[in-house]
Amino acid sequence: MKEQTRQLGRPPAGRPSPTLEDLATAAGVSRSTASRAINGGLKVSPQAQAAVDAAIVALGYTPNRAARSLVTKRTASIALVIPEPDARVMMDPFFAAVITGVNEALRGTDMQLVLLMSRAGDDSARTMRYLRGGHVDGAIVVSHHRADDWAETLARTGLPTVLIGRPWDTGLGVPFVDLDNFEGGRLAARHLASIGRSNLGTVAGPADMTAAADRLEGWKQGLREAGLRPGPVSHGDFTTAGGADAARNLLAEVPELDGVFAASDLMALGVIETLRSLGREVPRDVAVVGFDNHGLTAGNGLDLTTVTQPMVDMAVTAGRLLVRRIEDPETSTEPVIYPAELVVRASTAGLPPKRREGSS
Amino acid sequence: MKEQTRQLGRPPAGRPSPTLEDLATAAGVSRSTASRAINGGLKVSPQAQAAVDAAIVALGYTPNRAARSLVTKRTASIALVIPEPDARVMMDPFFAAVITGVNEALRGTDMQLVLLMSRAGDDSARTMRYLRGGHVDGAIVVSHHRADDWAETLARTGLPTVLIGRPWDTGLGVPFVDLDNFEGGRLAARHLASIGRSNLGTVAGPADMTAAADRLEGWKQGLREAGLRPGPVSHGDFTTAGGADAARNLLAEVPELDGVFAASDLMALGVIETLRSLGREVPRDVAVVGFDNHGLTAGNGLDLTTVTQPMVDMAVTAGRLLVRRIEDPETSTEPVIYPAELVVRASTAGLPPKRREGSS
DNA sequence: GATCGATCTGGGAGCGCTCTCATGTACCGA
DNA sequence: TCGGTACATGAGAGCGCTCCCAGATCGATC
Repeated sequence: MKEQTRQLGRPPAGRPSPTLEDLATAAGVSRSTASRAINGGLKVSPQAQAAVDAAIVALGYTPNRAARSLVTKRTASIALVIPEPDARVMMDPFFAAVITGVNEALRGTDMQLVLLMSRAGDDSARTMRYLRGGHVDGAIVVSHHRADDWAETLARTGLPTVLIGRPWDTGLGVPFVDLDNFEGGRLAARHLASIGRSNLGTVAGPADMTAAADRLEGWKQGLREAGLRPGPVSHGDFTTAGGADAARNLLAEVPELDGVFAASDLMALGVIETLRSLGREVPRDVAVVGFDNHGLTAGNGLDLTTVTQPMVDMAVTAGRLLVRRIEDPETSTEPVIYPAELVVRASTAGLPPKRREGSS
Repeated sequence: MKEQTRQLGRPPAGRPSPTLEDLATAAGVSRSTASRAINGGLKVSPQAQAAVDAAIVALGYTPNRAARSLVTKRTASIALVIPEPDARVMMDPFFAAVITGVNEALRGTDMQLVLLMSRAGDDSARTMRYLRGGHVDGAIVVSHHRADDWAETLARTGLPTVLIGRPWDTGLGVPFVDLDNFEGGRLAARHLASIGRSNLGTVAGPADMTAAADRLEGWKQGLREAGLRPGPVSHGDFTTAGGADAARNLLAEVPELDGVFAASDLMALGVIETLRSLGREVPRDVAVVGFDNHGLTAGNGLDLTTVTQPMVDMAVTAGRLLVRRIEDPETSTEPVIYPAELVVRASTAGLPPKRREGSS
């Protein structure tokens, strides 16, 4: 109770850093000129510029961001919103890639990355308040369960926003960066069909995520095109354990399974684990295709055929797009869709299948 | 060139958010009273408090951080400095855990996490300038290469700092959180000895990192205590590929190798990969102990014996410690060392070794 | 030689907040 | 009734910066 009024804490100890006033005095110019010199030097004489530059070095001057942003209304920072429980962030290289990519996009800018990990419920309200509070100039939001309404809410606040991954509602004018997940699923189906597999099943992602839904739709389409029957679908949660469980479901439904498409590499890992533990060999008995192409399967003694998802590149693009939209809100809101590509490796090595069936 | 003077960008569009003045007017009190009500309500009458609270909700008021921090000299944000090339961050769950943990520690605070990933050279100067510029209230620095002098430099600036991982120079008065790496290495050695292995080698981490050095020293000490000869040491870079290469070196030096301690789980994975590709079975021919205990080895069909490193907990502790030090710079700078524990799993299953040798 | 840009400069206001200080109000005991 | 002591309040200054605007300087032009 007694500390209540001190909740903002005491100011830091050390000696105060030089102000613009100090800088101007040291350079022998006015505060205004010093300010101009710092911010790009338009209408500043070469001598004044040089004097200011020298003084900056001499004093070790750094502009006070708070003061600057108080008047410019800009904070020189953007938020990366990761609306997932933390445990998931830990294990999924996807988020690491996103962080890396966004950071990379900010290189050369003076922008900083503020990380907002927001869990369920109340926490997300807090996050939302922070975003609306003008504490950042823009936001990149990752992921999109059907339930969360980030896209919609942010669209209304007018805060420049870029999504990574297609939102359920694309009519909000919020640009997004995504992979062609549909095509990825389709490629997986066609590939498995092309190596002669016909009893195919898929471990899809959570049904409330667009990426998962798109991959599944593409998969079905691919099967249709190859003249194969739809086959069983089991949903996992993108984790290894989830994949392992889902694989058991598939086998229960179709014991003669000879090909599986898992909507993430992690789930593919789980699938392989289950298959092996049940005595099926990969790829001889069952061929497996994953999704993501992060190198995690290296230690597995089996290279995984997978659909590439250039996560870092996508995040870089999202970051750059956001910066552009902050500078110029009129920038196009066209989504950026990366093409999906299949990387064929050992887990679908072209061994002849046990028996052939109608490739139509 | 023409845009030079506009580098700060234009102010955001939308309607301006309510100010404290607006809030005070709406609540029928003065700005001062409104401010007090917001900051803990000491010396504010219940009526005034209630009026302000209501107005906050009604207006959707959020304090302007810039204005606040301009006067308080506090920014309500801390930096997490990760001085590693980004590629490494991507693959190593260690950093994901750190981010998660620090974030967790900030929960309940109004502090935000600013992520500073700084690469070699010039970039680290920029980062340093940012940290000294008073843009954050404190910093958590992950790292520990001998070359970087973060600890020293930051200690001099007076910015509250907490390190994750012991720095080479512990005499700077900068607190750190670390695992008892020495004991971890020692436990690995004693365990391998205890299951009867005697031709032991280790894949150590980079020689310029304290964690790697400590684990190696502990390992040597453990071997001495078990009456075993030192055995070969090969250095890896904490990655799977590095572990795989290092394992080849060990085998070249000691073909009869029957136990390996790898200083990270990722390297242990590489070691196992190499061993298997050369026809050695794990654990029958060679027992393998890892370090970190992150669940990545699950998909491997082999559970890894490893030394636990509660990374998330450690990061939480570091975060809390930093917050405490920001609030009260007099807080103890005692390091926090987590005990190392060995988790025995299948990769060192107690099969009888091929032949016994002096367990002294 | 006077006029007109074009270029550069400094004064000053004000961003939204916190915090000091002086003042106002209520209630105690004398 | 009066001084004293709490507590509650509002006025005002000022944090460090940007940016508007008015003034100064300098050629070039009429």
